[in-house]
Amino acid sequence: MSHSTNTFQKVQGLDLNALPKSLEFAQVESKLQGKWTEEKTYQYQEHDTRPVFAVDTPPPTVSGSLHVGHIFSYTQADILARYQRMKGKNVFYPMGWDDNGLPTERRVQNFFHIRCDASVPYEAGLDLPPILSTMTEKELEAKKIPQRSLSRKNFIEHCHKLTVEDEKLFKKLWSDIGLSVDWSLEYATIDENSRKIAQLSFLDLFAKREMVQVEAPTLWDTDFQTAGAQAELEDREIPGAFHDIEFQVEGGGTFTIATTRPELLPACVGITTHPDDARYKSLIGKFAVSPLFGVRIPIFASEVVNPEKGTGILMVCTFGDQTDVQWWREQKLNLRQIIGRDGRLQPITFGSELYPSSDAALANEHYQKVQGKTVKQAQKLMVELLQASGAMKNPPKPISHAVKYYEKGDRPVEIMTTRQWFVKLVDKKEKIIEYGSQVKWHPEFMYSRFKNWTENLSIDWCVSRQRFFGVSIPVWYALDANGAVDFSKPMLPSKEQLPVDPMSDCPKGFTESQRGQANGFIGEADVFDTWFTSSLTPQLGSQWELNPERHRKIFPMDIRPQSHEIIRTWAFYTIAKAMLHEEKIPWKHIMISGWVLDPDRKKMSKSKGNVVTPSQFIEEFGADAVRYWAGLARYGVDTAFDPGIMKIGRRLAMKLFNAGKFVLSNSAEAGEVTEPLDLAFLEKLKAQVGEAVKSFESYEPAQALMEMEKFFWSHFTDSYLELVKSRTWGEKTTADELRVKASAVHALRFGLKTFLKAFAPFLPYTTEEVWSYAFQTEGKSIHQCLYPNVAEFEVFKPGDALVFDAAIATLSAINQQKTLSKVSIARPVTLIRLKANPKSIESLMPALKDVQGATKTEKVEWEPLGSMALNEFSVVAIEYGPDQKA
RNA sequence: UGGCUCGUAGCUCAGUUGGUUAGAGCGCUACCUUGACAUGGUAGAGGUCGCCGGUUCGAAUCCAGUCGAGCCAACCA
Repeated sequence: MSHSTNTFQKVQGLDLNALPKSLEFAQVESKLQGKWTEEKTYQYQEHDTRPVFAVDTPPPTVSGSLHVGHIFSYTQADILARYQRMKGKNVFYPMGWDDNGLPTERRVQNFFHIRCDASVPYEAGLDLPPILSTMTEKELEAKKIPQRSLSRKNFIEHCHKLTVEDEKLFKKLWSDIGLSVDWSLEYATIDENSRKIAQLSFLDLFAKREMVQVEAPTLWDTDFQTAGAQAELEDREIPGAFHDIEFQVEGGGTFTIATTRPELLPACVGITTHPDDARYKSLIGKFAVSPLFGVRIPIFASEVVNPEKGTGILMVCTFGDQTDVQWWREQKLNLRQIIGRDGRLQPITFGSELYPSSDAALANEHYQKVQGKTVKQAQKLMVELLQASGAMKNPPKPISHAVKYYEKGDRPVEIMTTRQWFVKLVDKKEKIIEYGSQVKWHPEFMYSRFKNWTENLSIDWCVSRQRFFGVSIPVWYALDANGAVDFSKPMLPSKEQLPVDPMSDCPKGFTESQRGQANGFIGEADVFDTWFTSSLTPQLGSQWELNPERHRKIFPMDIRPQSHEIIRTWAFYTIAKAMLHEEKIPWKHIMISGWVLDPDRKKMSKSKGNVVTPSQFIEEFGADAVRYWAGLARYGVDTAFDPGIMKIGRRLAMKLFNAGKFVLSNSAEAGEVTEPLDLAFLEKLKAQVGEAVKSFESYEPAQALMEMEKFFWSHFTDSYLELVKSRTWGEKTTADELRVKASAVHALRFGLKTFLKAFAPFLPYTTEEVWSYAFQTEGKSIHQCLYPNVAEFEVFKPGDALVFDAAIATLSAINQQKTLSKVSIARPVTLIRLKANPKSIESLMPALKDVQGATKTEKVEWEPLGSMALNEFSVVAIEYGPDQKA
C-alpha cells in the first residue's frame, strides 16, 4: 500500500487578511441561510437511488408560543438528519404546520375577539384587525365587549389568516436555528393534500368497519361544545366537597349517600352499594325516592363499590363519571341527561314518563330554580334547596380531588350522549402494543410509557369534533320524505372526489338545491380531531395512495422525533393508524426528547410566566451555541435551561474558527506525513472518529459531541497545534526542515477537515464558514460531504499513539513547572532535567524535538527511573534563559 | 395504588458490559499576554457517588430495601 501519495490540495490564494478577524454569528448565519437556500443544499432527491433517510418531523402547533423547548427538540432531530445526510443518505426532511383544531380556534377567538356562529350569514371580504392592536385585554374585560359573531366561512378565513402569520414566525426560527429542512416539502395539516389523505384514511377505516358512528355517552367539553378523546383529558386537583344527602326508601326507611355533585340529583337513575355491606344489604332490590324530586330509583348491588368510601352507598347519575356509564350500561338504567351541551341545566318536566315523580308540582318548582344555570351555579342552589328541605344531613365536607378536564379547558368535562364517529381501538390494544414494540425507542424506557398508556385505554377514539376549523368528515346523510335524517346509511364520496367539504359539496346523484330538503341530503357538519390528520404525518409526506412510488420509497419512515408528553396521542395514534391501514409500523425508530425546564427545574409554562423565548439567545450566543446546548442533552432527559452551556458552545465555535484560521494561515504545500508525532496524532484522531461514529449509530449524538469536543480541545488546540508550531511556522530552508514541515501541514489540515466535518451536524454555521475558506474545492457544502470515517485514515502509515501521549505529558510537565515558577510559558529553558520510566522516554524520543520547540527548551537531560509510572514525567531541575520581554 | 425516570464537586452533567487514585465544563483561587484565539492559556482547591444491607477478591455501576424529586396512569361516588 502506498502511503506516500499526498492527495491534499494546496491551500491556494488564501489571503488571511481577507478573512474575518472574528466570527460574527449573525452575519455568517444570514449569509449561509441564503447560500443553502440558493444551492438547495438540503433538497430531497426524488429520483435518486441512494438509500433514503426519512424524518417524520413534528408539525408544530403554530398557534402555540415559540419557546426554547421547540429549539431543543427540533435541533436534536436536525443533528441526526444532518449526520445521516453526511452518511450519504438521501434525506427526506419535511416541515409541516399543524394549524387546525381547537388550539388554533381558541387563539383566533382571542386574537380577533370573535366567535363562530353557523347561523350568521357570510360577509364577503371581511378582514378584521387583531383586537389587541386597539384595545388591551383588560379594557375588553372591563367594557364587557362581546365577541363578534362570524359565519363559519368568515371564521375559517380568519383562522387561515392568522396561522399563515404564525407559520412565518416559526419558519424564521427554524431557519435561524439552522434546521436542514427541505422547504420544498412544506405542508400544513389543513392543506389540500392533507385533507385528501385524512379523508382517504376515513374511507379506508370505514370500509374496514373500524370507523363507526355511535350514539353513546361521550366526553364533552362544555366550553367549546365539542366531543373529545381520552387522550385529551388531564387530571386537575381541585377543591370539592362531599355532600351527605338522605334518600327515602320505598316502603319505609332512609339512607344517606355521599356525593361531590349534588347538582346531578335530578339525573339520578340508580342507587348502588356493595353486595356484602351489612348496612345496606337489605336495601338491594328495593326502590329509593329522591329528595326534592320524589323520583323512584332502583337500588342495586355492585362489587365495584368501595364500602370505605363516602357512606358506602351512592347515587348513579347520567353521567357523573365513567363508572356511572358502566353501571348505566350494565343495569340498563334510564337516561336522564340534565346537562345540556352548553354546560347548563336544560329544561325538563317532572311527571313525564322519563321523570316520574311522587309530587311533580313540587319537583318542577325545585327544578325551576336550577334550570338554565351552569353546573357550578346549580350546585350551589341545589345545596341550598337540600338544606332547606332537611335532606342534607351534614354540612358539606371539603375535600381536594382530581377531576378530569379537557386539555386546556376551563371547566371539567361532562359525559353526555351524542352521535359521534369513533375509531375502534380498545379491541386491538394488544396488537397495537405489539406494533409499538417493533419500533426502536430511544431511549428504550419510553416504550413503557407507550405500553402503559395503551394498556389503560378504555374508550375508543372519538374523532369527530363539533368545531369549524378542521378537516371535514367526508359524509352526507339522506333525508327521508319527512325531512328526517337517516344516520344509519351515510353517503361517502369516491376517492377521486377528495377532498370534499360536505357542507358545500354535493353527494353524487344530488344537486345543491336538495340540501336540507325532504328526500334530499345534509352534509356532516363535524370536523376531525386534529390528531386524526396529524397521526398520518408519515403518509402526508409519502403521499400514500396518491404517490405509491414515493410511498414505497419512504414508508415506513426512518425516524419520528417527538417529545414525551405526546406519546399517548401522536405516537400512539400514528402507530395505530399505520397498523390499521397497512399492517405496518410508521417508522423504524422513535426518538423522544426531554423537556426544557426552567433553572428551578419547573416545567416551563405560559401560566407560570417562566417561558423563555429562543430568539434572544440565538442573537446573544449565536445559533451554533444554542444548538450545542441542545446537542449536548441526552434523549429523553429533561434539561434545565442553562445559558451557561450556550456560552461554552459559543466558545467551541470561536475556537474552531480561530484554530481553522491558524491552520489555514500556513500556505506551505502539504507533503507526505512522515513524522512520528504527526502520525501518532492521526492515529489518536482516527480512534476518536471511530468512537463518534459509534455514538451516532447508537443514537447518542450527545456522546459524540462531548468526546469530540474534549479531544479537539485537549489533543488538538492545546497540544498538537502547540507541538508543531515551531516545526511549521517560521523560516525553513533545508530540505529536511521543509519535509518535516510539510508533514505537519498535511496532518494539521487533515485534522482540521476532520474536526469540521465531525462538528458539522452540531455547528452547521461555523463549520461551513471555515470550510468555505479552503476546502470547498469541489463546490460542495460541508453538509454534503461524508462524515469522517476510520477508513479515510488508511492513506497514512499507522502511527504510535504512545508517542503522542508521551509528548503531551512532557509538555504538560514543563508547563506545570513554569506555572509553579510563575514564569511565562514562553520563557526559554536552557536546560531541563527530567525523570521518567525508560519506556516513557523511549516513546517520547521521536517527538522530543517538537516538545523542545513548543517549550523553547534548549537541552534535556534524563534520569531514567524504572519505578515511575508510565507516561509520567517530572521535572528534577530547570534553568531558564533570559526573559525575552526584558 | 401501580408503572417509569432521576439522585455523583457550589452549579450543569459524563461515567459504556463491576476493575487502579470517581471525570469534564462552569464558577472559585493563583499565575501567564505564548506565533489563531484574553471570546485565550497554565495550574490549584473542591466529592465518604441519597441512605442501609447483600452478592463479589473488588460496587457509583449488580440485587433487595429505604428516603427524596419528577413524570405517566388508576382511583376520583
